[in-house]
Amino acid sequence: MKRADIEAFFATLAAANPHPQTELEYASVFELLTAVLLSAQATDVSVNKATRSLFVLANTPQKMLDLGLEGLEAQIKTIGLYHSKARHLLQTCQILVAQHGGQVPRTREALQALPGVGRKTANVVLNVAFGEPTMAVDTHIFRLGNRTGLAPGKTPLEVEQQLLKRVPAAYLVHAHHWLILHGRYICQARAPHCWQCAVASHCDFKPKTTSKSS
DNA sequence: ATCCCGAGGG
DNA sequence: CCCTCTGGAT
Repeated sequence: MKRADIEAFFATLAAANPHPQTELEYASVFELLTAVLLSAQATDVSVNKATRSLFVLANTPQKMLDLGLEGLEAQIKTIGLYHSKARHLLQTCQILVAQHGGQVPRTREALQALPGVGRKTANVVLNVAFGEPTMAVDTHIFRLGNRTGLAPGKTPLEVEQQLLKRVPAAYLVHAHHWLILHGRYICQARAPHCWQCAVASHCDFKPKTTSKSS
């Protein structure tokens, strides 16, 4: 895509959704970190369903530790991948208590040192909680980047670096959410809504079916 | 059968 | 590089 097309794309996304935000529900940075950690290969809807009751029982690292492994697993079982997520979350809580005074650290290095927290989760926390212009590349942004040619990288890291270069600076802080929402509701994996996509005319991707025709 | 705001381990 | 982890929705 040409620079002017990219500019126009983000202008459209910004106009349609001036204040984009995550669809994960959270009331603190710790809850945000927890929700994002739990969201791997799961839908936001299923994560929210579980965390609404989980956060009543445990909304701090210490309370999460008090809940215990089996108690936590029971709360997040419906999300999927629950054995490793429960184990990682408790290990993370131990580190938060022991090394960070019960707070969520603000640097990429400290975040990615937490079990269950990789580059993508760290990017989300840095962006959503601390306002940094990071680009968390999840399945939606990866797919959208490749389909449209906006960021045709072969790995999430490559796509992230391409987006950080190509997204106009003025749109960088919110670009993560605009792209994720576009990927989730328009450039979706199955039957994308190309007829309501702002960059369809600049996009080479031709789906076999769209939800309009089928 | 495929997909969902991935990360860790081999 | 590959594989595994997992329930729920479509």
